Amino acid sequence: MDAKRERIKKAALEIFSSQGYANTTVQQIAERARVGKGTFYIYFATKEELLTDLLIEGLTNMGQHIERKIRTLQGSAAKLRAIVREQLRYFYEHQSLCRLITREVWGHSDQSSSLAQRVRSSYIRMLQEVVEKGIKDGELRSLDPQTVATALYGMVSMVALSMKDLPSDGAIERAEMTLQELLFSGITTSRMVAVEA
Amino acid sequence: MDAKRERIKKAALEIFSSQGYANTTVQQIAERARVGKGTFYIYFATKEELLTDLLIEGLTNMGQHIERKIRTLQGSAAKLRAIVREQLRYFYEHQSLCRLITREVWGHSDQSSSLAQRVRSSYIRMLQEVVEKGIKDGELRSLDPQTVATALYGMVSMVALSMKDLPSDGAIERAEMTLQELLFSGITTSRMVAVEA
Amino acid sequence: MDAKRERIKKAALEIFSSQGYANTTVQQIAERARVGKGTFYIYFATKEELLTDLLIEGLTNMGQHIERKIRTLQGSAAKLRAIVREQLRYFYEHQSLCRLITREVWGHSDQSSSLAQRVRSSYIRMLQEVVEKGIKDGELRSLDPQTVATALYGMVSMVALSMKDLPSDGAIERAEMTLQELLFSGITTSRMVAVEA
Amino acid sequence: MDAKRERIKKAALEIFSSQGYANTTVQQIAERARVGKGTFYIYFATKEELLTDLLIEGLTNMGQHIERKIRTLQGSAAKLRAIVREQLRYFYEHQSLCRLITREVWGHSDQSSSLAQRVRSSYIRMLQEVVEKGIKDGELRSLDPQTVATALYGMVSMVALSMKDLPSDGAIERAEMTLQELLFSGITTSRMVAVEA
DNA sequence: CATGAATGAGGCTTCATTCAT
DNA sequence: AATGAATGAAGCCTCATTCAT
Repeated sequence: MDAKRERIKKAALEIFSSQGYANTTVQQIAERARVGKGTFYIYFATKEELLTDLLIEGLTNMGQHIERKIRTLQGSAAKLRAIVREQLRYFYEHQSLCRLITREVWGHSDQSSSLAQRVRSSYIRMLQEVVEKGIKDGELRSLDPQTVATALYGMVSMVALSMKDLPSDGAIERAEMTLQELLFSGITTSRMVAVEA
Repeated sequence: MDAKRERIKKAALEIFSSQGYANTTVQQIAERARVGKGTFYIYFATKEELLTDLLIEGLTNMGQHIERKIRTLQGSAAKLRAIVREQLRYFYEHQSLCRLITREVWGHSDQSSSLAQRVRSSYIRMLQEVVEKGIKDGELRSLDPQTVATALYGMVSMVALSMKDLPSDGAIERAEMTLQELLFSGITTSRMVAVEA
Repeated sequence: MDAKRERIKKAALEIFSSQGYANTTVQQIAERARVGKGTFYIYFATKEELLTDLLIEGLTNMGQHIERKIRTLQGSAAKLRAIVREQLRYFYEHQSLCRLITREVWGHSDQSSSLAQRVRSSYIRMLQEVVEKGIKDGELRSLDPQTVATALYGMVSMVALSMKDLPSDGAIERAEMTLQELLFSGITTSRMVAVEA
Repeated sequence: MDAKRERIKKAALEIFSSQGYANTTVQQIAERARVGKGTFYIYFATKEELLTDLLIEGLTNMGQHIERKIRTLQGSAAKLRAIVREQLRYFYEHQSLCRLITREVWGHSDQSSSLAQRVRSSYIRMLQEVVEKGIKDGELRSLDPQTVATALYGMVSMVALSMKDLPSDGAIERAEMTLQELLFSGITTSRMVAVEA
């Protein structure tokens, strides 16, 4: 049964996200996955390999999910709008993953985590390319694409993370609308203020 | 000498931020602070207390710093503008702190870390109040204040964290301008698109 | 197929001798013997039983081999001479076995290894008997038979073990001659020196 | 107190020699040395380092002890005689060390144990040099020095190891005399047999 | 017979914390 | 106040052995 590998990953993601990777023991993971401790090591060489697996697979999945969604859309603005929508929902539904990435990818400057760097930038780069295209086409304002991409990622993920505090009905919809408005039209009532500043 | 307490905190912040709290040993902290391992426990009851101290003090300091800056400013938009500017610079100059907060505050759902919740929300609440005031005064658009505050926090801190990748001269200034434009005027060239969406 | 049992024993002997019994895993043995790990346990109840088997069979084989060689010889001196010759060659050609015996039989004082004692002494006793006969017949000098037997065993096996360092051609022949000379005539040029000492 | 380091070494040597290095746990060593398990790692980086330490120190000590004894003696034969005497007594009184060396130095062909090789040969080389000198001076017969040295080492240590079986009074004296006779005059009553072979 | 996935006891090592100096 | 030697709980990982296929 290869279902065991998946059981372990699921269990690990949940515990990692609530206690942090370093505070989670292999024992705990194994228990939650209902396998023996030794079984863990049949499927993963080390605890860290499991983490790596989760991070890469998680971000890759979201990336693919989103790319499918935006492929058919016309215009960079429409694509960005979809990205906000989908990333928010994805992270909302996979809060554990989102928290894990925040902790282990953004919360590290460890040189050994060059993996983290690669994982992180692979997704950011996609955002960046959409922004660049939009600027070239005159659809988006001429702002630094990398900064915009990072900011977009940051606002969406932090909002997704803070949503467990308000699990009220329709909360995601409202959060999404707020983010869309914010990102596309800015926060001020009078645009002139910003433009001429 | 109470300078020792500060030496320990400084050392700890640096190591925590690069290796993570859980991977840092008291030994390492003591060595970097040039004190004995036993001395550590004169100033801090446990390793975790030190973490708590750093988080609270860090966010409190930034909060106070920023509040001083915006106290005299007129108008919520101006205040927000200053917040973006100051938070970005603060986190840029205290990347270690920013990374620590990202890891240990946002990357946790641990119930034991209710502290994290409090710390986090104390700062977010301040942002939120500025936004609420701005909306009431008609200066800002009527968006959900908590979401806006969280998004603002998220975009600024992630951008600050990613800036070590580009330490080129004037990078902060450009990043700040991009964030200001983004936040205040939105990303699209034609405002109508967003407004009427 | 009972060839599998032999394959396992051969594989085990090789690995045991190079890594030691305790550092060898059943997995490694099974792989080298090209059988499944479970198959191992069809032929041997435990890893230790395999060790016991190898030791007993190894020494028994050598004992039988040597007894065949000396049975027809006349005189204890001639028999001893043949023993030196054959044990040296046997251990040289079965260095793995020799190393295993050295490690696991001589290198132990474990009470549980009373087996080791038995195995060891069964071979030594044969030597001892030859020596005793030689003394009684006046062919050999009147020295303590057990000490002589042990010394003979020790010098031959250590020399055999150290020969992998010099795999040059004709090395065994030279080593054998040296041992024979040493054992039969002693090391000094003038016999009187020793006798009268 | 540095007495702890010595306590640990003493305890380890005893247990290693009776159960073998690989079957001995750090826990057992610590208990016997009456220190905490963690304390062990203050004095030794790993369990293997302790083994290395014991082997090197043990052989070095014996080497120095013996060199002191033979330095003032005149003639290679007299020196060899002293070597037999002292090595036998040393190994008899430090059976644990002798067994450890037999197991871990002679019982290995592990390439990683190049240390073992070095340790082993450092002592053997000394023997060899005495033999070479004796041959050059015409005091000893012209036999291969390395083989003679190895054989000498082997016969003495195996006899020392087997002496626990006969702890009767005066046993060492008798064993020593037997070895001396054997080594210096050979085993046969009639020398001619060997000489003319 | 043959296999290898599964298991858990147990080993090595680390580290937060204590305490005698 | 300052130190670092001492400790044992706890974690990661290995491996002999079992058992369902």
